[in-house]
Amino acid sequence: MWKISRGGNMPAASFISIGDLSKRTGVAVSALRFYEEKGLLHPLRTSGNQRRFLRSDIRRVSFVLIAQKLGLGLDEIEAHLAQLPQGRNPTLTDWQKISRAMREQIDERINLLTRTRNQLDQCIGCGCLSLAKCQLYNKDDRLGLKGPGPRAVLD
Amino acid sequence: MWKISRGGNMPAASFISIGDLSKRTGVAVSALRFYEEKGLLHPLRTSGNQRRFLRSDIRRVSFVLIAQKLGLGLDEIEAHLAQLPQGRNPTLTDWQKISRAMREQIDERINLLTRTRNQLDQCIGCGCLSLAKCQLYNKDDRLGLKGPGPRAVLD
DNA sequence: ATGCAACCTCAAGCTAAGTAGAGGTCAAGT
DNA sequence: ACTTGACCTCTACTTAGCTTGAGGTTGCAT
Repeated sequence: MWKISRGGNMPAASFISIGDLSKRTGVAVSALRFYEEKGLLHPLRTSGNQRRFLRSDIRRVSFVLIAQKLGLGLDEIEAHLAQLPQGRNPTLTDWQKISRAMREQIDERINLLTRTRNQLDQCIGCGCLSLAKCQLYNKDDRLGLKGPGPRAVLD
Repeated sequence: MWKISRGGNMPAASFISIGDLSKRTGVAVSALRFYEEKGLLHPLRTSGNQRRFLRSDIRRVSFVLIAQKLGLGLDEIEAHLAQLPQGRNPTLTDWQKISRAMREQIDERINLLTRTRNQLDQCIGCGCLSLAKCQLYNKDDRLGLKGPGPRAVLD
């Protein structure tokens, strides 16, 4: 664990405080601390224990926001971010790699949603809506959406 | 508040217990009680305070399950169910009406998801991923998915 | 050198969608 | 009449993704 000292050997502009990161990303300070706790961010510390983020963490947080919009949970997002190189700053290519992987996930999600919607159409048509027979009652057809749903049925 | 008496004037077969409703729908008894609390179900009570559901509640619960699969929250589902007629048993037409309304919601959702995915593609291409300028950073483009996200940004 | 905004940790609270259990009552078959 | 499983309410706990507040420290500008 190395600390950043005031006036240390790194250019000061490379590091930003949690407040600055918050302003840059629009994410609340408390949320950024929470993200660190969840392993999405790995800030350094000053000798006085204050967090210091890299500029590239702005992009990291941006990615989190986008991924959330696409319906991913923080766990999944962390898994994606873990693909980024450890030591060096991520390059465009690095970002493209993980974004492509995510695209597949989101495509799957859209597909499942579309399929379920189409089945709903069928069910309206036949008027059944009685899950016992209906195709909609398919345990494996879980949407990756958040809805926990009744555990007994859907898990 | 009228109670159902044992051997009352209604055909016994019209009413089902919470356990039966649970078996018919696959939804846990505790979840059904929870749904009542949330206003999704409105069972009558026996003189001994036990819940008695209508047979049509089976369909009602089925609808809840389907809507959940499509990513709707219980609040939204309740709003849809409120469209059903109060006194009489809902007809096929009634169900079709609210299902069509729901289809629109879900279509919107799929669209938004698709758009966001496409924008992600763009952002990868340009390498920006810096929400300040990026189209992805659009407060109005909320996916109706569960992800609460950082309130400060998305609300 | 001092003031004060910004930072720190830790604990508690919130919403959604339930589950689990304690302690007590009901109803239906023998 | 009795037994026993199904039912009742109420409280507490769960996960995700945070926010709020208390109480204390840091660091930058004057």
